[in-house]
Formats: sequence, structure tokens, C-alpha cells
Amino acid sequence: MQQSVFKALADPTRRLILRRLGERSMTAGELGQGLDISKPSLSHHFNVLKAADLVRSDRDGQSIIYSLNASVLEETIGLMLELVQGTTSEEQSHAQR
Amino acid sequence: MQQSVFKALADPTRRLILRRLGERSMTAGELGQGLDISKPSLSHHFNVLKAADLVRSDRDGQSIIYSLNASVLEETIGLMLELVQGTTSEEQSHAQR
DNA sequence: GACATATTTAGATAATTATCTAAATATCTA
DNA sequence: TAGATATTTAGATAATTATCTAAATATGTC
Repeated sequence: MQQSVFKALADPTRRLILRRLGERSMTAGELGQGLDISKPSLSHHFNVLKAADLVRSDRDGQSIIYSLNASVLEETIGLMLELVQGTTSEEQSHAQR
Repeated sequence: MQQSVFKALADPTRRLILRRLGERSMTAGELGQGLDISKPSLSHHFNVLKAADLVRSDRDGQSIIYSLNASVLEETIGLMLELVQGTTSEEQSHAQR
């Protein structure tokens, strides 16, 4: 479950898509603009994002509108915060290269 | 820079390592306990985590002590929060499968 | 110095994944 | 229904990555 989310976040194209969807919902075509990548590849990325439930899709006529599902991201942020909060300042001060 | 962090987070073994280091700093050997994986594979994961600057290492005699570098995780959490905060409740309500 | 312990590096292999082209599906309009 | 537009699915290929064994490096102890 978290695995699919982190896998989805690992690709820069997908993170760009999420950033754009953070601004507003968009069609697949709009999301592809300026992204030097084929339509099928883009579609593959949508599938990965949907599998992680990071985005939802809605057909509107010929277009498919994608929107961000913020709650999944929020949960993930929550997990990451727990991790960071486990770290004591004592341990931080010892961290050095 | 962010790419190396998200790539590092994409693997479940590495996330487990980070969770353990969130509790306390540990040697490579300790981190490997109960992890059905070879030493070299574990070492590979340490390298990926170090490349992302998510962990730091310190030699202590024969052992190498790994510790979490929380600041990189914090920055990443910050980026993810920005993304989520871009989403309006209007858009949220439209998100449906 | 020889040996044991802890860990890493080197190199090979198998699994995963990102990408592409071609073809299929869905919708709209004339 | 024919044609145009938007998007996806299928299938192949190339790149990336996780894993392993064997060997190397670093440290401590006798």
C-alpha cells in the first residue's frame, strides 16, 4: 500500500504531474504539454499514480480529467513525520560525515 | 537531489532501515538483524541512502555506525506539504473514481 | 604477523520498469 | 456512419536496480 505510493513518487515525471495537479485538475492532454514523452508513456504514469490512489480520473467527453487525491499524500507525510520525530536531538548532533 | 531521496525511499528495505534509525543509531550489523538479505545487499542499500544524504556513517572500531539525517527528510516532507496545500477543497470534492 | 570480525567493493545475473510504435477504444460531430 | 480527436492497451526493447557470491579492506586481538 505504502509501497505503491513510494514507487509512484520515485519518478520525476510523476512528481511533476502531481505538482501540476496540486494546482488544479487537468486532462491527460494538458498534463502532457511540454513533457517530452509519448502519450502511451504518459498513460503508463497515470496508471502507476492511479494504482497508488494518488490521483483519480473522471471522463469528460473525449477527455479524461485527472485530479490529485491529497489524502493519500497526507497519510504518507504523516508516516514520514513519525520517522523524523523518532530522532532525538542527541542523535542529530552525532550525525556527521 | 530530490530524485535521489525519492529513489531511496522507494525500496521497502531502505524504509525499514530508516525507521530503525529513527529510533536510534545502529551499526550495519545491527541493522541487518532479522533482514533476510545478504551483507553486500545491505551495504548497497546503505550506499543508496548515503547518496541521498538520508543517513550518515561513522566508523567505530570494526563497526560502522549509521544515523539518520533527519533534515533531508524534513525538506522532502516540506515539498510534499506544498503540493498537498495547493489542492483546494473544491478540487478534493470532485475527486472520485 | 596471523587470525577473527565487521563491512565494503567488484562483477555477474535476474527482475523491474520506463519508453517506444502500432493498434484499439471511446466520444463527438458532420 | 465516416472521420476526427483524446486516450488507453498491447507488446517489444532498453535501462535501471536489487540481489547474489567471491574477494578485498579495515580494525582489533593474541
